[in-house]
Amino acid sequence: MNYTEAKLKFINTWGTLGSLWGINKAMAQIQALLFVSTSPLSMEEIMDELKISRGNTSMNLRQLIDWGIVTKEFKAGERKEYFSTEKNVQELTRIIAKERSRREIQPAVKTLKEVYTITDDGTAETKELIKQTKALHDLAETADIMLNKIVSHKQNWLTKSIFKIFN
Amino acid sequence: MNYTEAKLKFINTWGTLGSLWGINKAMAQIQALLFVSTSPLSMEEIMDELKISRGNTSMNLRQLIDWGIVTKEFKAGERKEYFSTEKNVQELTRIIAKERSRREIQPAVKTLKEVYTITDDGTAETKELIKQTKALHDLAETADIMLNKIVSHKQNWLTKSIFKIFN
DNA sequence: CTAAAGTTTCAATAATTACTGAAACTTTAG
DNA sequence: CTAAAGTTTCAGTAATTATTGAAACTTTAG
Repeated sequence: MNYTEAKLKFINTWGTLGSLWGINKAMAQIQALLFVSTSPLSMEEIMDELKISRGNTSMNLRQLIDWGIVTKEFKAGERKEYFSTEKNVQELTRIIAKERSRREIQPAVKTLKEVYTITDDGTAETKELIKQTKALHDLAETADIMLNKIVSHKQNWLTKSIFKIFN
Repeated sequence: MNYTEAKLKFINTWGTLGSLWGINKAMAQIQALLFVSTSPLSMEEIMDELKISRGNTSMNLRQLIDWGIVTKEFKAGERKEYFSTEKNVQELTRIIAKERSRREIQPAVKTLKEVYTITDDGTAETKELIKQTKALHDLAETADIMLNKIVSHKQNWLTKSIFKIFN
């Protein structure tokens, strides 16, 4: 496998994986491309490499910027915008974990709470609903807190966590 | 909010969440329904409550069984099959985590390895590709091992992990 | 100011994914 | 064995989601 094939394989794998955990293919592919690029890329270069339209590129770049994964760069004396992604994998994971927590886990926790705090009318069905949704709520909340703690230290959270868990 | 509303809200939230992390809506809803039900349900009952077709119910139930989340039950003297889900949230999480590791993380790790082990032709581009995909590979592999370790103890893995990480 | 370069928006359309329903199949009671 | 009860399959269709491309908009050099 040569460079071009390997790069393509990486971008495609990342694209597929992305859609598995809720970000779309193009968005994941753009991120992958920037992740292995030696310098920031312009919109033209991205469109060209990934064979996607200008509109698609623009929208997905904006989402990536929203997530805090990609940043705009300006080259001296150039009008065009260039884009680059966070290159440190741990920092990248931190950003993604925080965003997912905020966008998905926390709203779910909130809804679960609304469900399990309904008034108990004494029937077995209601009792079961309350019991089970409360269990799920507590798990989700704890997992979320755990995730945030693990990931909230900018440096070496991974090594630290592993050390603690494995001993 | 009364019982019926709360139950519906739970099923819908779970359905939406499910699609966010890669299982489809109907599948997540069936699981949710069984999760708060006081007894195993027949296919008819599931179809009826969720207003989905027989075919859809059958296929998604099978997937849930494949995942090991749902089991068939037989009632004495009855021909019909009844279905129930794992009711313990920690056990449920364990099963899901294991399946996701096996189906998604491990194949991704494998592909990343194929990419970062290409022969280094000495160019900056190749070096960057190797460096970055190796970093991602190592992170994914470590995270996967970590997840499996955390979750591989049937009892109280959550409490134990929290204890270790928070101190 | 204008023109050129660049970016964003969004309605139309393509691609993907999920769902239905009826037919085929399987199992079991009699 | 047959008929009834139940389950599965899958081609067709519906619903959803992603993508295009052209027009509108923004910015800046001159």
